[in-house]
Amino acid sequence: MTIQVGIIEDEKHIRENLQILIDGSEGFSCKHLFANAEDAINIIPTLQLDVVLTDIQLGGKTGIDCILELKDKCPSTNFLICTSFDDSEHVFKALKTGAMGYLTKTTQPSKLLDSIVDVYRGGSPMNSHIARKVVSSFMETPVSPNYEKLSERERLIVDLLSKGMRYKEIADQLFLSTETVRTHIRNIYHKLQVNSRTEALNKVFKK
Amino acid sequence: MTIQVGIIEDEKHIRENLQILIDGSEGFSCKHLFANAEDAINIIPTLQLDVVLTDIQLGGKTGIDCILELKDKCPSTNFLICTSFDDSEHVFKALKTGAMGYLTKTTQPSKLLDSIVDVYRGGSPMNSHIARKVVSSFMETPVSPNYEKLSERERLIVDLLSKGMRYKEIADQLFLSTETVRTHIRNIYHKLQVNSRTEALNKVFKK
DNA sequence: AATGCAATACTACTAAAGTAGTATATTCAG
DNA sequence: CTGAATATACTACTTTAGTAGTATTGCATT
Repeated sequence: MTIQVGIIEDEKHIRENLQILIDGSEGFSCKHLFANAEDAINIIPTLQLDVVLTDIQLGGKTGIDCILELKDKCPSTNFLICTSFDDSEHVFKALKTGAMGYLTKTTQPSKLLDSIVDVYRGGSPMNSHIARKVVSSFMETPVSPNYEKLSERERLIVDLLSKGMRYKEIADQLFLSTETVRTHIRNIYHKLQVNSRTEALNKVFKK
Repeated sequence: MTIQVGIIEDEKHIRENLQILIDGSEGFSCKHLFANAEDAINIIPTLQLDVVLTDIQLGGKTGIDCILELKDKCPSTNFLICTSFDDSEHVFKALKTGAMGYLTKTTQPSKLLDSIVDVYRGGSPMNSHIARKVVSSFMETPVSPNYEKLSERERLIVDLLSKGMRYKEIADQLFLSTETVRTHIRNIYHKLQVNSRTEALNKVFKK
């Protein structure tokens, strides 16, 4: 049984070296290379690939775009992100989009092949820092320590801020003057060390 | 700097062997052992532990119950699940509750110590099958149809808006004039039928 | 009793966001 | 080839948000 592998990678020598490694290894076949997202998106649905390695930064569209467009069309294909550096923000986004794991280009050949087998067999190879981000994000997010810093009234106001309400609307809902709302928000921003609504919400609700 | 480790484990010899291994290793200190969930829940909040290893099946309450009760009281403590077999359903649940990683009791001593250091440094040690379950479960966050409505450029700008950046900052980052950013945002708001940043972000990113 | 935090509220100001109309070049599908 | 969508950019204006200083009341802890 041979694992059918595809590669999406804009740099020619990396692409070809990967092919030589993978296609030359027992149990793997790698005949389909793509230098850009557009080609990959057009052709991959016509293939029955088991695993596709993709870079994130390509010429135009990104590897994440590829996954987004391909994951529904190729439900049995596993996408593995293959980045040059530890771009954890993008990797995280890619996993959210549908990638099943990731590896870096500096990964040892044997480890790389292991990862391909791993994802093929239903695993998600990734380093533990990425894993932590993933775990943290899917965890029933209790409450950020920042939320704890706020008083009861302030938390209430933050909740209303998060709905996009204007100061006037918040004031009306809580039977306060707009100026009081303004004062509360000033205090909230000070406690959180921010100076805009969006920053405050990010601090309180994100991770 | 020494990593302070605690152990919750009902089987005496496993508990003590773990202690001998950990406490006897350079850079680790392990003085607090608990044979059941109740003791752990009472005493751990009074300690400043960096990492707590816990079994899932204990006498009465489970290790998951421990994590549930302790995670808020001990925000700086990392919980590591330590199971005898690959009980992936429970492990998964534990991660959802607040565990930061897991290892099995058959793990090699050196690997076990590595995992403790790993979780202490912000990683999430786990095998790739558990990782897959985690990734798959948090992936079920499909991009909202509203995001699809936006052009590539507009999505980029929405991403920057979500970070709380000002128009001027967005303009600088994208090498645009502030007025162009303003126009894009006007168009975004029109497409989404909103009239503020927070409303737009809610439409695009919430569920 | 005194200190401090929480909640309320005001004036006054500046900065940023949002609204509106318009324009031009490019690209892409029909 | 044309029309629609996209990306760029301007003027002009209004509204909302954010900053700063201050003050009063009540409640809780020291």
